[in-house]
Amino acid sequence: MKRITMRDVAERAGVSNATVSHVINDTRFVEDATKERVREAIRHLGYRPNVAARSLTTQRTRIIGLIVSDVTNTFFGEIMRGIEDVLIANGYSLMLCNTNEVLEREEYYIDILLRQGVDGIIAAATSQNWDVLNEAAKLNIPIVMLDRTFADAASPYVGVDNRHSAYLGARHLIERGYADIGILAGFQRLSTMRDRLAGYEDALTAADLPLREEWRISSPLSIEDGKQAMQALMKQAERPRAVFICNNLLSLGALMGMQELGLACPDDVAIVGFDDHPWAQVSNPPLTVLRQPTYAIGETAAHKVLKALNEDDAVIPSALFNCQLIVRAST
Amino acid sequence: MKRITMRDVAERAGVSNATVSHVINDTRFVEDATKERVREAIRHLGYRPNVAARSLTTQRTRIIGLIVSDVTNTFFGEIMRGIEDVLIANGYSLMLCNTNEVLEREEYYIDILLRQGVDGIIAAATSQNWDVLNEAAKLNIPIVMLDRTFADAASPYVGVDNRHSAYLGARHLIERGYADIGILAGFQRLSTMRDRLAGYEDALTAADLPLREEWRISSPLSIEDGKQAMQALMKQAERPRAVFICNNLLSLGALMGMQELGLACPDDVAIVGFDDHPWAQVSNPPLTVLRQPTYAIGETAAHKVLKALNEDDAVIPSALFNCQLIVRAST
DNA sequence: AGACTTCGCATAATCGGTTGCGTAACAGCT
DNA sequence: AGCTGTTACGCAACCGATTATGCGAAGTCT
Repeated sequence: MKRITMRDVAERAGVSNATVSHVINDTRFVEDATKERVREAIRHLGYRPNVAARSLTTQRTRIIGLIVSDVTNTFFGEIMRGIEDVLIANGYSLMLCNTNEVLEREEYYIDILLRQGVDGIIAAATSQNWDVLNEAAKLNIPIVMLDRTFADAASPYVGVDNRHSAYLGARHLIERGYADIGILAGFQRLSTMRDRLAGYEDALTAADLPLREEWRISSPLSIEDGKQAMQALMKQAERPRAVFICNNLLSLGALMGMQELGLACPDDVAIVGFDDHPWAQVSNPPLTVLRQPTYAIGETAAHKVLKALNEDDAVIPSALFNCQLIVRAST
Repeated sequence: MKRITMRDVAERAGVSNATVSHVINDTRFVEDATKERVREAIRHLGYRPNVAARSLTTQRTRIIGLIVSDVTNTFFGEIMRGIEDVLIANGYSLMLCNTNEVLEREEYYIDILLRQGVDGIIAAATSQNWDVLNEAAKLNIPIVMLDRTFADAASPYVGVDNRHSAYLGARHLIERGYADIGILAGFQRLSTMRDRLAGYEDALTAADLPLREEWRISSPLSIEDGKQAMQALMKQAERPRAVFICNNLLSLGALMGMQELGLACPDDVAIVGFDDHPWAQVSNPPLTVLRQPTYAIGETAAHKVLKALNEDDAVIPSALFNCQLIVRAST
């Protein structure tokens, strides 16, 4: 089955290649009658422009690369939905790259995206410095940092104000009367996690509570790690009466860990988690959490790449959202 | 900043364009010394092949389109991970399309994917017949039906044996001693849901239990719908003592609905859900579920498109997986 | 009426690769 | 030396679109 090209359309409409192109893209005046003949030919032949050919000359692909660290996390799912809705409304497509928080995979994907010739990149990066993303930046490809960033990042960040949000979460525990507060601090490689730890420390310090190092546990971001970390906390001779947990997977793991040890929440230990999750409402107990406006974060990130694309040398500012504290039974 | 092309590499290596191409693709013999010169030039210039140009001549893009109905569902997240791992290992990329179960969006995306020139499509389709996907099939683009299919589907299906799995789930309730068993049957537009309903009916019939129509509630697949449906069931004068729930979002909603009504599970009503979820272990109560081998489903789906791509006119059979019944406290 | 505009469209170069065809250079053989 | 075969690679057409340039016909003006 021969593929239908622009030339076929042109022939049937009795015009030149150029005219067909101009009708499709509305890039110069074409008489109504001619236009209609072209449109008829397109419909009749079922012509579909070849994106590869187009982007070869225009040097633009209308594809945005999205790098996330965990596709299975609903958190990123909701963000993706926001991104996608905006992109689709603007005629862009999404190339999905899931790194599982593995640096080599991120490097690999950056390379792929650049070969693909993506117009922009939205990245929840695993890398902690500019090295990897710089490859893209050197080619003038706009980048938006999603959910995390790092010190020398030359791109706007879109996400929540982690430090302040964590502060609110920890303060909530303090207001509830807890004084012995530990923290599952997650991956300290990530800016996100460092900021949350800082916010927690801010709150304790402001309340004149001591920061006990043995009550601060770092770990990768997985359910199993959350479980281990929580149990490590709980098995200490002197254990905290409340724990601030920096990520939804860790929260889930922590809950499992407590149940396994036969500890009740909040009677034995109270919990505040970061990131809301639909299931957090029906867990035992329902979790008090800091909810991020995920969909809006996604939308905003998408808008920012598009803006960078449409207004060259526009300076794109970062966008800091606030978390909402949702109080449930765990505190 | 001028983009670096193959010609730049050729020049620096003192060879022709063709030779560079052949070195890169290993498509004909090139002397070791020459090869090395070309490689050095590539490295030194930081050359990256332009995918658009390549696919223009080869007529292949090494991109697979993935259509899912809900990116926020961990179920699809895990499948994506499986798909992606296989594709990446074979040098393919993923173009993600999320339809939110909206038919127009699916049509739109199919069109986009065809313009993009994807080599294959993996689809958890919203459409119930061949109309939409046929556009792709006419162009000889291999398609794999993910999670669901329909009667006239001309493509292999990859997913679980829904009818048998549902049968196992319902039988489990019967074995636990429940006789009054209702069902949240989900979207009956989807083959998946129809099959699960059939399996449930098989089990009741085999046990000589009556099928009570008022205990079968269909709805879209969302948390809110699950809640509404469950409450509708519970508010009936004569209500079931156990409910088989055909999807994880519905299960979650059902749980919420019960809690709102002050009903205890399993004391008032027992529940078996379809699809496992990490949080289902810590919900109140932990849920008995049928777990699908999501990652394997994803891997298999990817393997099947690739196989169809590499061996033209190979007949690709469907793959039916089994669910695992995970018994927890809800039954 | 002749010159000058304006209108509406065609021609052809170009993007950056792939690949069928062709050939220079050299070795081996008689 | 002359012929043939092989080795290693170059030439140039082509993929399917975009777009700068140019041109004939119709319209306008003096």
